[in-house]
Amino acid sequence: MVKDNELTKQKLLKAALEIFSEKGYYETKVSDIVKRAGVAQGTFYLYFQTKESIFTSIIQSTNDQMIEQIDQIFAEQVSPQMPKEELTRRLYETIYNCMALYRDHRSIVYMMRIHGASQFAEAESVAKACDENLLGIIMKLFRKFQLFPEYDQFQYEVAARAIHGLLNETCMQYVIVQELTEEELSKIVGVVTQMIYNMTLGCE
Amino acid sequence: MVKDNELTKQKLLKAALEIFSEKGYYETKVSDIVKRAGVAQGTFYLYFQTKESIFTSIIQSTNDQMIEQIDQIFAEQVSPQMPKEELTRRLYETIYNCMALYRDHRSIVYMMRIHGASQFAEAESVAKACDENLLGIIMKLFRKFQLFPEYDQFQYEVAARAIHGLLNETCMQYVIVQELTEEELSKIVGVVTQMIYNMTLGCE
Amino acid sequence: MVKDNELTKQKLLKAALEIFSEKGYYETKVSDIVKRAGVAQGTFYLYFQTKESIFTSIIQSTNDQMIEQIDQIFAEQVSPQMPKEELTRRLYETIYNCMALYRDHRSIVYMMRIHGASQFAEAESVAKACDENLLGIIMKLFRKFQLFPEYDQFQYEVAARAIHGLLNETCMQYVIVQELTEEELSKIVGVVTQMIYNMTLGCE
Amino acid sequence: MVKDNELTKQKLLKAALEIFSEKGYYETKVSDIVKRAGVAQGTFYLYFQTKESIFTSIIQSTNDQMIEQIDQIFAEQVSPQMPKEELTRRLYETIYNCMALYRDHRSIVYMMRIHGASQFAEAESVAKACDENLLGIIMKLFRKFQLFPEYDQFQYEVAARAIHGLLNETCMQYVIVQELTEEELSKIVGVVTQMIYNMTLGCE
DNA sequence: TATGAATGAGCGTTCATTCAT
DNA sequence: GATGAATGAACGCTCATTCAT
Repeated sequence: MVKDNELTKQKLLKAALEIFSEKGYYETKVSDIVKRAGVAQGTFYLYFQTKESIFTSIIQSTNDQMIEQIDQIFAEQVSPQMPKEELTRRLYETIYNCMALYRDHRSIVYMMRIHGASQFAEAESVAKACDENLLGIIMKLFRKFQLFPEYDQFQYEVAARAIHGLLNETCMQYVIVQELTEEELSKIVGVVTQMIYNMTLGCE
Repeated sequence: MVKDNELTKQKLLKAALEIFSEKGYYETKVSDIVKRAGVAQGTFYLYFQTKESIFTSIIQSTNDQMIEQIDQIFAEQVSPQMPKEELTRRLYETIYNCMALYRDHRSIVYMMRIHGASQFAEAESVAKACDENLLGIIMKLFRKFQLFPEYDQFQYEVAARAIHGLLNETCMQYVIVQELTEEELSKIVGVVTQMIYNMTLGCE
Repeated sequence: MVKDNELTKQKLLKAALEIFSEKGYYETKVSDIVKRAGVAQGTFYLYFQTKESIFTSIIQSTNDQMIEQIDQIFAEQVSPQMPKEELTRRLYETIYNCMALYRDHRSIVYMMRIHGASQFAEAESVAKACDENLLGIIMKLFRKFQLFPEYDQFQYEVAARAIHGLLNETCMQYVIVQELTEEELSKIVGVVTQMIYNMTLGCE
Repeated sequence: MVKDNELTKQKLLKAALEIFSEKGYYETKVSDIVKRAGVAQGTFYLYFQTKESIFTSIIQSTNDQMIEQIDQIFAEQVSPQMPKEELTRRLYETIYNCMALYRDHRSIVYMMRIHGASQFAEAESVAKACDENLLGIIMKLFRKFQLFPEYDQFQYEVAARAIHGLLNETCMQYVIVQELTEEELSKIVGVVTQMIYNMTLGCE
């Protein structure tokens, strides 16, 4: 049911994603993309208006998917009444799933975060949307668990962002930049879980 | 006592830093830089061999300075025997000083981290050097305080990186991206200090 | 049967040859070439990697042709046993054919010898290859006719080069620099033949 | 009695000659010249209006000297009545002196002939003036010795140019391009003398 | 739909020349 | 006279985009 031209478009998107990931936006030439996709130079412009548009199109669509999947990962209900072991287990699972998700989109995340971010306003805002979404989820959990009741809205945000940064950097360094085994991933998630637990639930 | 040509070089560096920060490496044209510096196109090449070289020269030299200053900030001795209040105070001060340092180099850090990173291998490695230095310092403190004694080397590294990420992201988001008042900065440092304290010393 | 792009390439080669001949390598701008060829600036780089490469490509290919044709001109067998009239006739014909060949490649030879030589190592070596080829042919004839039997190898070479210089300069001055009638060419070849005959066969 | 500024001018001329010889006109930068001369960039323009003008000035003045010296070399009277041995000896000496003269101006001749010729009209005309002078001398000798009495003016010229080419190429190849010992030079002059003798006096 | 030759604006860089000191 | 920092026109080359086929 995939139309012939859909196939060509997919070839272009795949090639573009690969090369953008390898070399970044500016060092990627449209000619590189079409060469790897195996189509003619002109064909590119049947499917994308500009070089910029294929770039934003890639990160846009991936981002939408990832936001959705992250929402699903966090959708599982947790409540302050749960025993700590249960909460820890769920925290672990959630973080694991998140990191696995990033791992599965390694090259696109790499492109978006490492090469793409802030090369255009648009690219930046896409990455930001993803961050803000995750940040919102974290803050909601803060409120649900009434952590740091003395904090005002701004302090809440800072705290949430601290967790986000913690997650983000470990994810980038260990999950995005290299190929990981399951075992390694588990180990990383273990440490990260403990850190986040300590930061939040594990202290009076 | 500044020679005339040093002045021109400084004008170029200043202009370049500003425009690189605003637009990133690729969108910055040499012609933009010289225009803002108020010199002729050719003058640029009296002081810098290429456009790339002014870029790396800026981040290189700033980075060296910052690494040195961070080392100084952390040089103050702390020991596990100190009372917790003293440790907390020092932790707070250290983080404050770090963030203030970054704030004072706002635009250059912005350029390096947001625009520069991974546009060239060299730019990337410079930023990395800075991160690794801080990471090393954190790990040394981990050992000194015998935190997480059950961790192996890799887990130590992950934990240190978690702290680094926490610091880094809050710093980027609040200190680099915008102009902050002292009050706001204090508030942020307060939250971050507490988070790190919780993660490390504040739990059994 | 000539593909469209071959045609463009030919237009560029023709224009380049003309302008290089007129102004030399350095005074010829790529923009001159494309203007005369009636194509856009970028089109040039579809067919040639650099300005230098079109230059060497022109002289290289012409040179190869000319070496081959000179070899053919001299291929006809002559022997010391032939009567002097026959030898003289053949000498005349050979020289005539050589000069006619150069005349037919006038502008390219001009470019190569007058403008091109020693502007690059490569251009120089191409011209040299042609000279050395001719020199080798002359020396072979020396040996066949056992001229100057008292000469050693070096003296042979000098003598051959003397003949080559004689031929070369008359050729350059009369054949390359101007448009010649058949009659003028015959007259020149007549004199040159006699000179060479005198130098070699015509003396005890 | 050499004024201070004359010295500077000489340093510039010497440096320019050297570098022009090594790299040719276009590859020589004014900055190269002043660097080797050990003066400042601006100083150059106190002594020469343009880069082109130092070039033509060098070849002009050297050429004038060489023309004069060649005239002197050929000034010695020869006449058809002299015995052949005497004539041969004088021919030998004349050619020897000529080649030695060129040898002594090796680098300047190299620059003029190999790099300079025909990069500008002016440079070309200087070299030509030298050639034409020698050509005129040769033709005068032709007439004096009534060689080839059946030749018309044009044929005379061709014959003279043939000799000139013979001399010129051997001179360029052996004398200009490399450093020669006296012995080698003698050997070359020996062959060339014989060739020219054969071409002219040595045949009925 | 697909091609790929053609386009041309725009970039980084060079270097002969000028001029304030 | 001497300096050398400053100039700016001009070049070679790139590459996103167009368009006739």
